[in-house]
Amino acid sequence: MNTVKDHPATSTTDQVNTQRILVVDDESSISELIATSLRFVGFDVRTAASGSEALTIAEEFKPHALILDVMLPDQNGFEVCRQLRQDGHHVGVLFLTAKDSVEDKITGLTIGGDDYVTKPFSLEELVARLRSLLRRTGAVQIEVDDEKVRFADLELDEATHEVRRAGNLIELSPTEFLLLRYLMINAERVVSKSQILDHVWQYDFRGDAGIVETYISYLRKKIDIYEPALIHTVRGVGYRMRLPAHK
Amino acid sequence: MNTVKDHPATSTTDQVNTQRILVVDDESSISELIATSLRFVGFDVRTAASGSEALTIAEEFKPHALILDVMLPDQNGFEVCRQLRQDGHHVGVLFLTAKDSVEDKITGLTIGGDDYVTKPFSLEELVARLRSLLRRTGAVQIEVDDEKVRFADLELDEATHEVRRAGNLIELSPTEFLLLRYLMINAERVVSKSQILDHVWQYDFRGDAGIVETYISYLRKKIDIYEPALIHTVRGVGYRMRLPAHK
DNA sequence: GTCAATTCTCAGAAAACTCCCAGTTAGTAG
DNA sequence: CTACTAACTGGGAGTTTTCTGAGAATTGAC
Repeated sequence: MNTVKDHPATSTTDQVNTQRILVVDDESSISELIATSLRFVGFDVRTAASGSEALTIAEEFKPHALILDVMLPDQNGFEVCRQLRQDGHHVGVLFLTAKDSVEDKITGLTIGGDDYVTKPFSLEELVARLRSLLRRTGAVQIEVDDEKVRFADLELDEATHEVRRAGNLIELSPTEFLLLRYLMINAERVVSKSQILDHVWQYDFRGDAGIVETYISYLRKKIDIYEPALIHTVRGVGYRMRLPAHK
Repeated sequence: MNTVKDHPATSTTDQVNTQRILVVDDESSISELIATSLRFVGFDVRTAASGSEALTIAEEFKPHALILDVMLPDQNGFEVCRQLRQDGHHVGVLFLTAKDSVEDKITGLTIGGDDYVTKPFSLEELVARLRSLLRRTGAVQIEVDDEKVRFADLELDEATHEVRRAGNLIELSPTEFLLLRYLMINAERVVSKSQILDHVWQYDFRGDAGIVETYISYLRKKIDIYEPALIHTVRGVGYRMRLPAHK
């Protein structure tokens, strides 16, 4: 199937997105969550539940990147990573680490383009980090424009974390930044509050969807003080970022 | 595409960086750490786990420089170095030596324009030393600008270890120097506390990322007493060196 | 050994952010 | 037009992150 063409979270570079990602986590709920999400945005995904399985699959799957839990039943994530590299696989690795493992006393997580994300994460963040990693490690990527997402006169730069509208710098909090990014990537398309909640907030968020309204309100006060307004409410459905002209 | 161009730990001289480095260490975790890191900043890297293997690989790989552990299973690093030179390889060597082996240093250093780094080292330091060595031994290097890193009215001289802002000399401790260097090389881009920790601190540092905050504070009191402030916090993400909002 | 510089830890204060609540506004069905 | 409901937004409590000073531990020079 080809969910790529018309899918929301698809950026300009994605038509060539047949990048292979290997997700390794022993909790199948987590690896399935990630796999589903990544497949949906056009990646070719395989999952493994242990280090040894990961190595076996990597051998023939030849992934462009790994999402690798640091805590695995057989060996730890670093060991898997080391072995992979030793076998000549120069893939980027995005480590998953539990928040409480004291900011992970393990150093070396961000070497060589690698990165890590702490559990619980938000899917938006995970995908953004993965893309950024693929960009840096130069896997396949046709690399159109750098690390910027644009819509109308809005520009969001992932490398500098700067957001500008019509050239004016806009300060955003972390959540506001993620939310705006999600809306921009899905520009023109209506996204529901629960979709937003699922992608932007951490997967264990147990609060009310009303929080989305609050943050939409924050965003409007920062970016839609300029004309024309870009964030539109679709009553009963959700929100949509778009320019006026359209019907 | 050019992954080098926009990479963090990449300096201006990198577009021509196809320099070959041979890393020799019997601990694969160390040689992989170094290899990954060097590959990422654009070097062509091979690894060897023993002296004899190093000699064999050097024969056909013809490295521009070696990173060579002094303590190897078969023979010691100096012996490897001597044999290499005898075979006509005029490569610079960066020795890795354990902290306490003081006398090693003397012997090693007498052999040429070589240098040494003690374990545990920080990647920032290792790469800086390697670059400096390549510069001195004149390997291929197209070497455009001198040994200075600049940003705004800040100037950091790698050769003299002098730092000036608007011409004023600023005294920095070794760690402060490395941190500032890392921030300057990654100017404009946000770097996370863990990235900083992984690159600036020694690879065996087991402490909290809070140390980075402390050093950022030290740096600010030395370089941002001048206007405008250059070190900016990106809450929830990291730090970023930049000039006040352009446009 | 002592002294000075440096590194690192810790903890309180300040600042920024997240989230919920409740009153208000606005859209829509009948 | 009215009643109903969804969405908006200001206020504020509680939490998290960052900053920074003080001091303990370590290192290096002599």
